[in-house]
Amino acid sequence: MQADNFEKPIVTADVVLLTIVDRRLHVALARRKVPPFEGEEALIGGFVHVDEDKDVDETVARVLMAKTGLKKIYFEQLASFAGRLRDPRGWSVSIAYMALVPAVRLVDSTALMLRPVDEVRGLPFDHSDILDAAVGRLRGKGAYSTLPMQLLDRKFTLPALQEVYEQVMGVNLDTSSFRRKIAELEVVEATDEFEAPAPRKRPGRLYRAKRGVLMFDRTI
Amino acid sequence: MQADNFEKPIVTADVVLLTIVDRRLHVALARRKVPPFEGEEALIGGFVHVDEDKDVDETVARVLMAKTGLKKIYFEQLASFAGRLRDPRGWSVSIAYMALVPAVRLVDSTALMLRPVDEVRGLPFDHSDILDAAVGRLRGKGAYSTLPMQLLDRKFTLPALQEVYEQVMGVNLDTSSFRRKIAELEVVEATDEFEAPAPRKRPGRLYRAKRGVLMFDRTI
DNA sequence: ATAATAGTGTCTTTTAGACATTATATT
DNA sequence: AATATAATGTCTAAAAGACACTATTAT
Repeated sequence: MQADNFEKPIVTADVVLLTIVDRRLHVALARRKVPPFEGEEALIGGFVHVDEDKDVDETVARVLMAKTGLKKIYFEQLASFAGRLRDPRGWSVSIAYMALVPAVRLVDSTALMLRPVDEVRGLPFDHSDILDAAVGRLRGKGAYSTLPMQLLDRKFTLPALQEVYEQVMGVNLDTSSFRRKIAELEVVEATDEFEAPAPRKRPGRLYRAKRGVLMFDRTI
Repeated sequence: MQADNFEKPIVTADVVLLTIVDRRLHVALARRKVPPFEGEEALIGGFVHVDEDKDVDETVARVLMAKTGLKKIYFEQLASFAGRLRDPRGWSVSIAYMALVPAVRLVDSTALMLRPVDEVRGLPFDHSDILDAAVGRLRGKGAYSTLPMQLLDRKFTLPALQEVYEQVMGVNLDTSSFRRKIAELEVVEATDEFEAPAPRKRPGRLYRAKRGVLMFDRTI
């Protein structure tokens, strides 16, 4: 039994790049320049280059760099989508990733279209399923982790943090309880800075995420 | 840009088949009959057959049938492990699955070796990483779901259920609290049967899992 | 002073943990 | 009756939710 005896599937990496714009979760789509589905908006992604990429994380980093110009975007593997019918070119494997980025970092990514996730319909391939999986992962894991902090800039106010959690979880949170939790979990540290002044508003203190993405054993 | 321009990786499905024997979590390993790592114990798995399998779930079902003789084993996708160095045959993708089965169903699987998960060392390829991922998933998700019920036979007593949760979570649970939770969550239904009599012991009532695997928003 | 949001304090309700007690089977 | 485990009840402690209140900034 040799590997060469088997016809090999096509292997791609597809990335669900999520961000928050105007208090709503958006996904970054790119118009396809080549068939199949040429001209349609789709998730960003590309073939695994076995000569160039030593693993799929390198494929993903390469894809993100090509589409956004950014290094060091947070991403994690979601799941793989594989089968005979999902790609007209033949039996294929898509190793799907979720990436999170604060919208401010995407200002120069003119090639990308940001679409509200709940308005996106009819993506090519099984990209709608992949998008659903990413949103599901963020909603599910978000409530138990600091994952949503990846959608905020490096420094942020607690009201901004609360709002991101509310967006991700789809519920309103009580300010007092939310702050109690954040304090107990010790996931942020206060800076001595405050947000930029706005008309008729008290500026909030700026905080910074402590370490990487942390998991809790309870909901926020 | 055509698919054919790229050299394609090898694609396999590897399955971490877990069960509980003597109150301890075990993994099913098979001795490899072909190179590489011929003669060593490894996770069960095999190549994706693009002509035969319409998706990877079919690959996994085929692998489980071949190694255990069983259909309808619970399994779920874990993650994919991919890269240039994990397989000496070249750039490869392993789509890893976790499967859970009650030990009683494995009585005839003579080709499989059941090893306690915390005693297994030095598996070939990156199978140790894959095993760790499966055990981590079971421990993590187990506390928030009915996943551990898949390790029990169709009918089971509440003390047996509690013990499986204790094994999976690695802690002792208070009987009263555990039963309160199970009752609140309404995840099992009582039968009118009782377990087989044992010396000097009151037999426990038999219960049955209600639907498939359910998630909670709290720990058991 | 007023508007607006940031941030805190306190009471209530819910949930979880500890642990004693009762129940029922076998020998 | 004795033993062993199944099953339940009750009290305490901790966590979460509701909501009023205070603080600080810009106008």
